[in-house]
Amino acid sequence: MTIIDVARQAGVSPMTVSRVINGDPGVRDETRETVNATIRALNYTPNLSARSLVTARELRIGVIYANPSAAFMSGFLAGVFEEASARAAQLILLKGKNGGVPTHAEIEQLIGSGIGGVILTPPLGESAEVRQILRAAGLPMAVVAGRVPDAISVGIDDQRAAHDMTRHLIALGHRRLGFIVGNPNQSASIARLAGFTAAAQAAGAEIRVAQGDFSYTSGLVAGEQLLDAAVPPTAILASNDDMAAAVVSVAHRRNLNVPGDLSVAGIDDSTAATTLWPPLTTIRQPLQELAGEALRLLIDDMRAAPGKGGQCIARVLDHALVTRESAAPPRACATSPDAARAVDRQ
Amino acid sequence: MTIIDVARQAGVSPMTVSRVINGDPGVRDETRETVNATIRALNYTPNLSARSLVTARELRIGVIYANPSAAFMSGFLAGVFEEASARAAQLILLKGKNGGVPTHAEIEQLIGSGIGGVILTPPLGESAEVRQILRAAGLPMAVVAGRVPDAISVGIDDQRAAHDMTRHLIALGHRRLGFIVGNPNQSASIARLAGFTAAAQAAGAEIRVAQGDFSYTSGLVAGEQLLDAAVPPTAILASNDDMAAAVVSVAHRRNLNVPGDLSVAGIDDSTAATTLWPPLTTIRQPLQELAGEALRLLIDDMRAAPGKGGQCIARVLDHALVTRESAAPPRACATSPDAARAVDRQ
DNA sequence: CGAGGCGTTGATAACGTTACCATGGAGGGG
DNA sequence: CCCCTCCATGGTAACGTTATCAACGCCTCG
Repeated sequence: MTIIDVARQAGVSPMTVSRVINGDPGVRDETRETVNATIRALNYTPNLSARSLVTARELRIGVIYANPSAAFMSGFLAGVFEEASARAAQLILLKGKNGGVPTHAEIEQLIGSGIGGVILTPPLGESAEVRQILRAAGLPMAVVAGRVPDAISVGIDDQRAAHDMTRHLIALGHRRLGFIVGNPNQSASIARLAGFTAAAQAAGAEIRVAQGDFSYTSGLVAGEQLLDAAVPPTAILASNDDMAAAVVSVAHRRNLNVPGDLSVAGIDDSTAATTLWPPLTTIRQPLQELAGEALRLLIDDMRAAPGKGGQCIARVLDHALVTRESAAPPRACATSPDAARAVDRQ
Repeated sequence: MTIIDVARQAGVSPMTVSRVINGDPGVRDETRETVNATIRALNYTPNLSARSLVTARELRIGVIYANPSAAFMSGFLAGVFEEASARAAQLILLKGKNGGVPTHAEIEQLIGSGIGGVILTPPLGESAEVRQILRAAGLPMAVVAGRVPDAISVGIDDQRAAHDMTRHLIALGHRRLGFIVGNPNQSASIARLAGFTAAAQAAGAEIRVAQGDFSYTSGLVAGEQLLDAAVPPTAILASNDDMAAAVVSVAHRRNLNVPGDLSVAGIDDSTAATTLWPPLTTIRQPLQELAGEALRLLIDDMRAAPGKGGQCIARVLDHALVTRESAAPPRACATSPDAARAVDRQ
C-alpha cells in the first residue's frame, strides 16, 4: 500500500498525492477530494521512513530527564513519544542516575551521539548549567512545564493556576489558608506562590506559608508545620499533588478528617491525585499536550534553522480546575459558602 | 555522514560496512576491525529511516494500556520507547478512557490503522476478551508483567518474588504475617499469594490474608481489615507498592509506628516506594527491561513470521529484594533477629 | 491575436540502506 | 594440474517518499 497505489487508483500522479497529504495549496479542490477519498478508501498511511529519509538528514532528539515524580514522567513520556512517533523523530533518553542531574560527561556524550536538539523536563530545564552546556553545543532546546528566557518553553500559566485554585477555596468559605511552596529553583514555584498570595490577599484571607521542594517527604514536614499553628488553616494548597498527598497523610495521622476538618488541594492532576483517598481537588496540567507541543516546536525549529541554536518561544496552554473530594466548605459553616462568610465577619 | 563515507575511508565497499554493522559473520576479522575503527573515528550512526525503509515493509506496533499506576506506566513507557527508537518501530498508543479498558470499537480502529503487532500492559494482557479480538485479527501480542498461554509474555517470577520477601520478613523475626492480595483477575496476584503462603507455612508463621485489587484505596480497606484482628500481624506484605503505601497510611492513622510497631513491605519498587515515609522495603521489578524485552521479542516475531499470528514465548527476568526502612525486626525483639526467634519460641 | 503569466500537474532524480546475485581468489581433492 | 567449492567482497537495484524543474492549458493584457 504505497503512494503509487493511491495515485493509480485516483488517476493522478504520485506527486499530486504527496501534495495533498502535505497540504500543499497548489492542488485543485476537486483533485484534492478525489485523492482524499481514495486515501480513505485504501486506508493508506504514508511510510514515515521513506518520508524522513528524503526530508530530514536526521531528526535525532535528546530527552534529558531527572524528574522523580513518576506521575509527571508518565504523562510527559506519553506526550513526547506520541509526537516523536508521528514525526518519525528518533529520541535518545538520558536519565540522571538515581533521580539526580546527569553528569557533565553524560551530557557531553549525548551531544556527541549526534543529536540535533534537546528537550528538558523540570527541574533540569531551569538549570542554567545544563542549558549552558547545550547552548555551547549550539543545540536548540525545549523546556516543558517551566519558563526560561533562552529556549522554547511550554507550560501552563502557573500564577493563574494557583490563583484560580485559591479563589476556589475562598469561594468554598475558607478564610485561613495554608500554602506549601515548591522547589525554589523552579520558576513554577515562584509563580504559584505569587498567584496564591495575590488571590488570598485580594480576599483578605489569613495566610501561612511553608517551604517544600515538590517531594512527598517535604510535604510531610511542611504539612506538620502548617498544622502546628495555634489557629491552623482550614484549607491547604500545595504546589503539587505529591505534597498535597503528604498533607492528607499528615491530617489523617492527626485524626483530622479530610475534607471535614481540613480541605486539601494540589496542582498538576497527576495520578497521585486519584490513587488517594479522598481524591484530590487539583488543577489539571495537560502534561501530555505540553510535552507534545514542546517537541513539535522543537522539531519545527530544527527544520527551519538547523544548527542555528534555536529560537525562543514561550507557549502557554490552558489549565483546568478539577473538583474532587478533598476540598469542601469548612465544617463550622458546612451548609453554604454564604454562611461561612457570615461567620467569618463576626 | 553516510555508510558510503565510512566505506571510502575504510577502503571497502558500502556493502561490507553494512555487513559489519549488522554482525554478518562473513567478514574477515581484519576487515571488520578496520571498519569498526573507521565507524568510531567518524562517529557514524546508521540512518534508521533508510534501513527500515529497505528492510521492513512497515513496523507499526500498537500499545494498549489502561494501567492507572503512573509509576508503572512511566517505567513501561521508557522501556518500550527506548527499544522502539533503537529498532525504528513506530508505536501507536491506545489508552482506555479514564483508566478503563478501551472499547471494542477503539481496538478495531487501532487494528484498522495497519499495525503488525500489539503490546499489552496489565490488566489488559490478562483480558481474554481483548486477546480474542487481537487474535482474530491475526496479530502477534506481547504481554508485560503477566503470563498468558497464547502470546509472548515477559515478567518476573512472581511466586518466587513474594516467597523471597516473605522469607525476608520471617528472617527479621516476624511470625504473624498479613498479606494483601492483588486484583484476582491478574495471574500475578495468584502467583504472589502462592509464594507468600508457601514461605509462611514453611516457617510455621501465622498468616492472615485480605483481598485488594492493586489500588491504593483497596489497600486502605484491606489494611484496616488486617489490623482489626484481635492479635494483629507484626508485618504486612502487600502485593504491590501502592497498597503497601496505603497500609502505611492506615498504620499512621492508628498511631502505629512504621516499622517499630508494624513492618510493611511491597512489591514492584515503583516510585511510590520512595516518595513515601518511611521508604518501602520492596521487590524490584525491572519494568523498563521487561518492557524493552517484550518489544524486542515481539519485533523479532513480527519479522520472522509476518502475519502468522505470533509465537508463544515466556521470558522471566530477575527480581531483587530492596531493603529500605519500612521493615525491621518486631519491637518486642528489636535487638536482633536471633533474639526475636528466641522470644517466639517461648 | 499573440505573448506572457499563473495555476495545476507530471517526470525524474535523489535520500541511505540492504537484498540479491556476481565476481575473484584461495584451497583441496581427484 | 585442473576443476570445483567455499569464502570474502563488490556491484546493482530496489524500498517509498519528496524536491526540483518542466510542461501543459487557460486566462489576461497589451
